[in-house]
Amino acid sequence: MIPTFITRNKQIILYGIALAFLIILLKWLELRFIIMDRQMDIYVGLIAVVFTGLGIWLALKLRKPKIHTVIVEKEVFTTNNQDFIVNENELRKLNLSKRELEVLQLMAGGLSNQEIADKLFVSLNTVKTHSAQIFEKMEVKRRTQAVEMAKRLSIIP
Amino acid sequence: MIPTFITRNKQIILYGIALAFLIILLKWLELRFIIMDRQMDIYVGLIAVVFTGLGIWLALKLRKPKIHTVIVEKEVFTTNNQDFIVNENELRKLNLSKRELEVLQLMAGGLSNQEIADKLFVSLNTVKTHSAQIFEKMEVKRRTQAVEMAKRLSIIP
DNA sequence: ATCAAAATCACCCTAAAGTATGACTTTAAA
DNA sequence: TTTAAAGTCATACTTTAGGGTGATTTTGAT
Repeated sequence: MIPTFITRNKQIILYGIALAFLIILLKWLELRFIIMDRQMDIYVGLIAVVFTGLGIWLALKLRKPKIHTVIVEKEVFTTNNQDFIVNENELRKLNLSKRELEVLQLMAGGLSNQEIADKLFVSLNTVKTHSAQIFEKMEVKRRTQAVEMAKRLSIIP
Repeated sequence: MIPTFITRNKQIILYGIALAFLIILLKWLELRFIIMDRQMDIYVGLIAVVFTGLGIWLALKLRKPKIHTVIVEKEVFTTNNQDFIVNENELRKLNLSKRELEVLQLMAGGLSNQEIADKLFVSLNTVKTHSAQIFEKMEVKRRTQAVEMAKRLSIIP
């Protein structure tokens, strides 16, 4: 990221200027007070304090902020769940064949066995066989139960 | 928070110890090299570097991390949509009686007419009469269609 | 008190759904 | 290529669902 780079460079430039200014300040102080043995402690202490402050400022300015990301999961309830996602896991568990799933989907649409047969271009008996297989695999007794279960398991919308 | 307090105090104590150690180091250096005007710069520079480092370390240790809260909207697929809201509007339109709605709800649960009759303590014929009324009012032919429609209209979960 | 709607139940009949079994073909995998 | 699963269809039978009609009782509103 280019803006981040510029920002960081600016900081370094600022630090350089500050450092230069501090050196000048030190030289000035050196000339002002004739440094004696006794005054040495105060001078060194001052330098220590100033540079500690500089270090703190530096660290605060240059360091990338520690971003402690708190992810808050917010539940979004979709009233009209048009973007229905099939629960592939449950679907696999049921072990329904392609044709059986088709029949189940049409069942859920409220179609009769005859209507399903017409739609799939097969005989009524075939649909009955499929539905019998579906009920066995889903461990239900009626088509209404099969549909109810399929919806609950998110196999059909 | 008490642990946070202790932690912060520990840091201050450590800083104090470090500071004391540095002062001792400075005194030792002071005695070691007879500080001359020329050596002064080096000495001061060393102090500046050390205390800048100390300041940086201090800031890094003591500063509270910036907490960046990211709210992520996550779609939650509730298998048991307990917070189901009945579409009173559609329900009124259908003009179903109390009993008819009960039968419809049990139908949606995949129950047979006989099972519904047992659950409501009425005869099978009564359930048939009710269901016939339901189909007429909903303008459907089968119970599967009635259930499908009722779910679509948010009359039942 | 009256009246209509709701709720109850019965009988008969048909349609649809579901069960059981067997057989044949197609398809995909070992 | 063999083999199992899937898909197809049929026949016979049982169960459940649904349609039509009529009747009685309960309930709530005017």
